This record gives sequence, structure tokens and C-alpha cells, in this order.
Amino acid sequence: MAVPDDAASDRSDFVREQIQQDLAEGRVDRVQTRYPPEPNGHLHIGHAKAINTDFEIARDFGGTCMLRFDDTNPDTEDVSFVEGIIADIEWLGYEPTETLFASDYFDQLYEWAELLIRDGKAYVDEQDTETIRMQRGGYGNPGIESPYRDRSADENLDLFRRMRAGEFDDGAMVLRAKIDMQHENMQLRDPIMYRIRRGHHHRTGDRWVIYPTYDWAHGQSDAIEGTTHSLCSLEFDSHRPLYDWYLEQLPLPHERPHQYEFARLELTHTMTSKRKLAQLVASGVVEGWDDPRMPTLKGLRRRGYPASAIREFCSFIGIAKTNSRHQIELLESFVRTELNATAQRRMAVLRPLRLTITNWPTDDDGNPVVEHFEVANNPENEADGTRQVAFSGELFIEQDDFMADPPPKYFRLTPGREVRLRGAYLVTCTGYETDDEGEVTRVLATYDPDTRGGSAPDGRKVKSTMHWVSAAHAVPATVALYERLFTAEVPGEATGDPMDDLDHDSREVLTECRVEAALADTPAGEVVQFERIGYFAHDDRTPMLFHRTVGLRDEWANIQKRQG
RNA sequence: UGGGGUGUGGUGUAACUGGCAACACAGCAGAUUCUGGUUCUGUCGUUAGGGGUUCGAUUCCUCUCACCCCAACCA
Repeated sequence: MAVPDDAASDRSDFVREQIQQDLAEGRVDRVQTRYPPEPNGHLHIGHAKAINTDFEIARDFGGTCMLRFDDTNPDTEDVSFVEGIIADIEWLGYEPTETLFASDYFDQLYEWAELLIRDGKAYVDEQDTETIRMQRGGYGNPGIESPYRDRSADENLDLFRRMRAGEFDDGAMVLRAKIDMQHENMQLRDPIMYRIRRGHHHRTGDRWVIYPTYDWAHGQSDAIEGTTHSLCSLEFDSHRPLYDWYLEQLPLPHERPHQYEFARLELTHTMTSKRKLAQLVASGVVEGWDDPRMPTLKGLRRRGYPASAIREFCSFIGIAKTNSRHQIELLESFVRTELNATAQRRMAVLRPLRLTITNWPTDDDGNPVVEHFEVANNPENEADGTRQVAFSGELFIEQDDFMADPPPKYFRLTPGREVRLRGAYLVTCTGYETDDEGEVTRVLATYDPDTRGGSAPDGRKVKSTMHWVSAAHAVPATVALYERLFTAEVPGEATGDPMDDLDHDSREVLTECRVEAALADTPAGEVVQFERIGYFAHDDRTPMLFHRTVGLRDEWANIQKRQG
């Protein structure tokens, strides 16, 4: 099993402690986990935590981790999901020891079902769904035993074989485990093991018309594969006694696996309901499962979230049994930390405002002089080297970087003030032009020729350094800015429907951006830092389209917020 | 209703199983800085509630409260 070793391996949690104890006391002599998705949808950030947990725990104990598809419901599953899940796990950076399918165990599961029938521990029930549900009791009502509960083993066997042979219609009968209709745990009130379904299965085709339920397939699959520690989410805790009961009835090829439950990952401003996510896609609120606003792994990837940042985040938050919701800001801080170290710096002007250097020289032919400056690709990493950026007398700066009448603590360009154009010169604002509506259309400034490279020989300081592009050398680009898809921290908390908290303006597309020429060479999918703005992912199919991964930390924004 | 699970700063996670409640994110203040970024320093603030055992309780006992899950022929 190959997994990256960037995650902390010295952390402790209730699962790791359990495993240590199992090892120490000789209950197991190896560790095997599995990640068991149903191939009926796309993986999202919540799944990343489960994947991280299963793979990292196995790695910490020198064990193995399988990828097993729990494909026991032909109605909802599809190969495209199998392929998507495999690709997403690989992207996340994990390599399963083996990729397996519960459907490969259908024969074994069937044999074991017959064994239970012969032992008098399972029976065929011919009642309909509604009746069975009513008889299960609950909400203060006692369970009622099915009239078919005490059939002979021979009769059950005959019926079950004919179920498999396709003699009965869908829903006509089911195989049930014979446990205890008065059990206080509802899961043990004669649970369904098999139902008749004529859907086409993505792997077994039409070979089967009966399909095992989750409970009858899951633990047995774990056991067949040799799973030692079966980790799942909290809502399965009441299934654990059933998990154990089934395994106790069967001759297993390995030691018995045990199930442990931990809390799912939830994030603020994020909704991970598969059905509702599908609704977002279907209604066109987002552009697809890989829309950069989606919490899917495909979406996060397109947005520019590094897989390593997602892994680090998952490892950091650890596993616990408390239902909780992590702040999306924490994930974002992991993304920034990773990108700060790795992303190449570039200059990009998102909302251009013309800046004219009025004392800029012309050459012998009367054309403005063009100079080239060498700037660092990443000040955090000298090995990333430098690049050349063209500079001349006509530039674009960010509209936000000039104010004719600035509020307190505004450090940027304003009439009379000197600032630095990053890597180039110190310039002083001498005036500005406006249109009929008073909008600033052009800023005028003079440069100090003695400050070439950006520092003054007399050592004077400026309060602000600003990014810029040369009007004649910059190239156009489209930049998509994203807000949170859901405005509420807990989508749906107020009304019960997450869709009520949807921000229908969560994407702003800027088409007039001017960016430095080097950005045209950015590989598809790569994330760069637009200096002073944020991290942006070059789209993987549309050249010169950039998605904002996450903004830089912005103290000025905080100041403005406080100023109201 | 029955059963199961969980409660620690604004948020999330820890605390050698009885011994100074810590780490991160967020916030605030300062230093550094050719990114209002980064980095560094400081600061803020926590054991759901009552009772009990104990020299000492987040930890043990007890009662109460709150929240989550199960009661599909989904997983």
C-alpha cells in the first residue's frame, strides 16, 4: 500500500488506541481496514475524511486498506461512479491494496444464507413491505411475529432457491434473519437479508434477481476480505449488534472483524446531501458535479484545493464521536498554508484602472521606453527562480488601489502620495481624470528614476506596494470569483431547507482582467498566487480562465469592516 | 416511546485514565516585510447544570438538562 507520508502518524484517538490494545493483547496480529463506498454518486469532502481515516490508520500500523464497493443495490449504481470514485481516491493520493466489490461475494453470501436457513435462523417472509414495517413495532409498539416465521427449514430453502431462480415478482417475498421481534434494538427485529430486484447490475448484469441488503453484505464482505477493523460513521452504531450477530453464525475464513464508529465531517456553509447536491446540478444552480463551488472532490480539485491540503486537514481534525461542524475557514487555512509554500507569484489586475506615468521617457523614435524587471516567482522558495516583467509608461492598476478621497488608514494611491509599483519604481500620484459621472478613468503619476527596482537610494519608505501590469504587454484573462454557495453557517438551519440559504450570486465572472504575460504559460489546472489578491487555479479545459481558490488573508478588509 | 451515542473557549480537537486545562482556526495588539501576504511575539477566552467521593475531579459516582442517530425490501 502506498500512501503519502505527509500526515502526522503520532496522533492518537479512540480507534488507534483500540487497535494498539488489540495488537498488545494479541487479538489481532495485523491491521486491515477498508473504504466501502456505494457507487451511486460522487465523493465529497466528507468522504475525504473517511478515506483519510481508513488509509492513514492502516498505514500507521503497517497494515493494508482495501477499496471495496458496496454495490448491493442495482437500482442506484453505475460504473461511471465506480470509475469516478477510483479516480478521486487516486487524486487524493491514496492507493488501495486491492479494489474489490461486494458483488463478487454474491455466491458466498448466498451459500451462507442457505446455511442460516438450514440452521433455522432465517426464513422467507411473503408479507409486503408495509406489513413488515408495521409489525416491526417501535415508537412504543411491540413487535409482531410474521405468520411465516416458523416455516420448516426445508420449505424456506425451497422458497429461497425459487426466489433466486426468478420464480417470484419483485417485492413478493424477502429472506429475513430470525432473531427477536421484541428486541429493544430495532435492527435485531428480524432484519431483511435479501430482496427481489430485477434491476440490471453494473457488474453482475442480470445474473441475480435477489440482492443482499447492506447489513447482510457489509460485515460478511469485511470478513471475507480479512478486514480487522471496520470503521464507519456514527449512524451505524445501532447496526453493530447485527453486524456481530451475523458473523457469529458463520464459519469465517479469518478472525472476526469488529466495527467502530466515528463522526462524519461536516463543514460550515457546506451541504453534503447527495440528493440535494444532485438537485443543484439538475437545476443549473451550479454547472456540474465539478463546479468549483461544489464540495465534491472533483469540484475542490477544479477550484484548486491541493489534495495534500485536504489530507492534512483531515488528519488534523482527527476522529471523534462528537457530531460537529468544522469551520470552512480551517480548511481554507490549510489550503493557504500549502499554496503559500508552493504557488508561483504572478501579477494580475482584476478590475483595471489606467495609470499613466507622465514623466516616462520616449526613445529616439518617439515611442515610450520599455523596461524589464526581474521578479521572484516565490519569495518563500528561492529555488523557484525569477521571471522578467515588462514595464512602460501606460499601466493598469487595481481600481481598489486608488481613491481620490480616501478613508483613514488607506495606504494605497491617492493624490499626492508616493507608493511602490512592485519590483519597478516609486511613483507619486499627481492627479486623476473622471468621466461625466465622476468615475475615475485614469490616474496620473510621476516616477522617480532613481528608484529603479523599487527602492529609494535615500532610504525613504512608502506605506504601500501595489501590483500592476503594462498596458501594452498584459494579456486578457477571465477570472471567476466565488462566494460560499450557502450564506448560512448551517444551511437549512432556519427553514429546514438548505436551498433557502443558497446564494444565487455565488459566482462573479470578471472578463476584463489584464494579467502579466507569463500567466499564458501556466499549465492547465495549476494554482498560482495573484499577488495581493489570492490563489487562482488555471482552468483545466478553458485557457486563460482562472478560478479563485481562496483569497489571501486581508487585513484591510477587516479594517474596513470595523470602520463600517 | 424504546434503544444507542455525544456534551471542554466564538469554532473544532486534546489532556500520561485523579494532579498547573493545551493545540489550531478566528479575533485583537505589536514587530518584521518590496504582497495590508508570509514570519515572529503578545493577548483574548473553555470543562452543559445540580449534588457527592477526594487533599485535589474534564476524568470517578449520582440526578437533571440539551443535542444527534435507529425503528427502509437505501447505504
